Amino acid sequence: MTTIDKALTLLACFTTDQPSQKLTDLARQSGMNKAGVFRYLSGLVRAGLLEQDAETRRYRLGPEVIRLAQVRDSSIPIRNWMRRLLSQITEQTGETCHAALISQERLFTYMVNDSPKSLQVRISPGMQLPFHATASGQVFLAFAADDFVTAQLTDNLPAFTDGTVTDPAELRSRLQHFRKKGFSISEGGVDADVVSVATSFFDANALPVGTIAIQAPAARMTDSMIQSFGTMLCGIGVQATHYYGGILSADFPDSHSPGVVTQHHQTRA
Amino acid sequence: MTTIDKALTLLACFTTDQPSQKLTDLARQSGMNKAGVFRYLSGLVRAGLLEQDAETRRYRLGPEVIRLAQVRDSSIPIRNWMRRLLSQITEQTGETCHAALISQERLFTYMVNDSPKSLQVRISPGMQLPFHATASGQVFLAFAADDFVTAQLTDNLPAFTDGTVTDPAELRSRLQHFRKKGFSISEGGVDADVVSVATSFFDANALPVGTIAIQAPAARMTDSMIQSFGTMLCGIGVQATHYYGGILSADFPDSHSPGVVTQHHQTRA
DNA sequence: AATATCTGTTTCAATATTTGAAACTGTGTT
DNA sequence: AACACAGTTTCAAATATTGAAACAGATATT
Repeated sequence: MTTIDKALTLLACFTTDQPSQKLTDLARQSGMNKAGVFRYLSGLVRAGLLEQDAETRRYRLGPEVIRLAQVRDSSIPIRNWMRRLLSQITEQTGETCHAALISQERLFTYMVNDSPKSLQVRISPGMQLPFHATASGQVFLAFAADDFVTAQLTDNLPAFTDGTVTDPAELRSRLQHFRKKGFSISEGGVDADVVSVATSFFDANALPVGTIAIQAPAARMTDSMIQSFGTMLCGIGVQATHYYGGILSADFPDSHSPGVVTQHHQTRA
Repeated sequence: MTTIDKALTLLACFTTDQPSQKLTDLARQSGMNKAGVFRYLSGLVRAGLLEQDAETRRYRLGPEVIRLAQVRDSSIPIRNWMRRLLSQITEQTGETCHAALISQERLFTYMVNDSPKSLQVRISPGMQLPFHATASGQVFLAFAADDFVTAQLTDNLPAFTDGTVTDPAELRSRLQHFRKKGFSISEGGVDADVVSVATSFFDANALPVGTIAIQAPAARMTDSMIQSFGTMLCGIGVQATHYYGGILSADFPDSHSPGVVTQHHQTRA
């Protein structure tokens, strides 16, 4: 592990749950020496990736990450077409939807389109989505490489509600089902009384790079609505994959033959 | 200069003009050894800050910068109130406006609100704004620390049009004027036939952290419009400073006494 | 008011890492 | 077929990193 790796792993500690951090906590979390962490943080501050609050001495992400994100957006303009796709979803369903992207083996919400209805599901951009407990996470795993799935489905998965499925075997069987359908369904995995439906989109290697999901209060969802949301999302997923310049995973249902689950190649990486 | 510094300076090479880069070019630009640059880039890729195109082998910013930007936005929610302020400006003026932020001694556009009118001024988020040739850059310098101004106003400033002011002495005299007014005016500094008006907003040390600007085709701008845009922007700047949690620079005109240029403290850092 | 206990920051010799020229590999060009 | 050029790997020499411990400043406790 190089010095650069050690310094940059500190960036991963900054999340929406913990957007600012103390030196001591960072040292503890990362298991590294306090003096070293201090030097790394100083370097990250010099580069503008972090900044330090003048009075609290806490570190938070700096303005350079904003600039970098804008530059990335300008070269890979996901933002534009994703906004359109999400608007389309909320227009047709009236429900809140979001897109999530994978980065460093973590799935995080990239864009949220709030439902115009008053009873909304709270979710904000940048949040990390647990793979086992969200529809997004599950449909991602359903199409991910097997090694990755194994790494994620450990024996000590946290339960957020009584309904959270934490058994790896049970989860694997669900993933297989989701892969056949092309979309996932999660009922009360993180928040009780919330139903979520999600699909994936893919890169040039037919591996999933992100997900698109609809979230709604369980109270106003019926099973037939869930199914029709799912098939709709599959169509959106096909479009997203196309815009992204990717190719569909082998057994992802093609939108051109709606209702028919095509299964050309059974083998997967 | 530590290893981390060397690795992270490479990130500064990625701009909207050059969103993807070759290893050899990065080595040349940064003046570092090719082997070293390769190792640095590998580290940045492992951290997700960069990614490498599988076929072209070129490097571009990675998905992690998006996540980090979202996290920063969630803790320092400039985006929300800035969007409102810019909407307000375009609503009242009908012209395109934008906000820019400072990062690593570079001013870059953060948010753009396009005019509904057909004849628009092209500007996109993430672009770097030259200090000497833009209204934003100039009003930033007008309130910046003197050392910083000296560092920027070199003898070899590039001219983008025939109208670009490149003489440091002349620029300094303009900055002084802009500081008194609270806003800057630039006519054809980067694009001929574009007039731009800008103001700054400040951090807790009363140093400028960003700018807000209106840009319009010279054809439809009169001098009285420019002046009224300027006073309006000053009011917006005061609000932005307030939302940001900063305090106004000593001789920034206070919106509560419109028209009157208050000058409590003549001394500045 | 004095003491203890947290922070973040600096120091310094031992040590592990970075360094860079050169060789290597693969791809595309003359 | 030879050449040029990009990215990648190698390896001993040179240099930066390392981490325990001391320091300083702020806040909490006795």
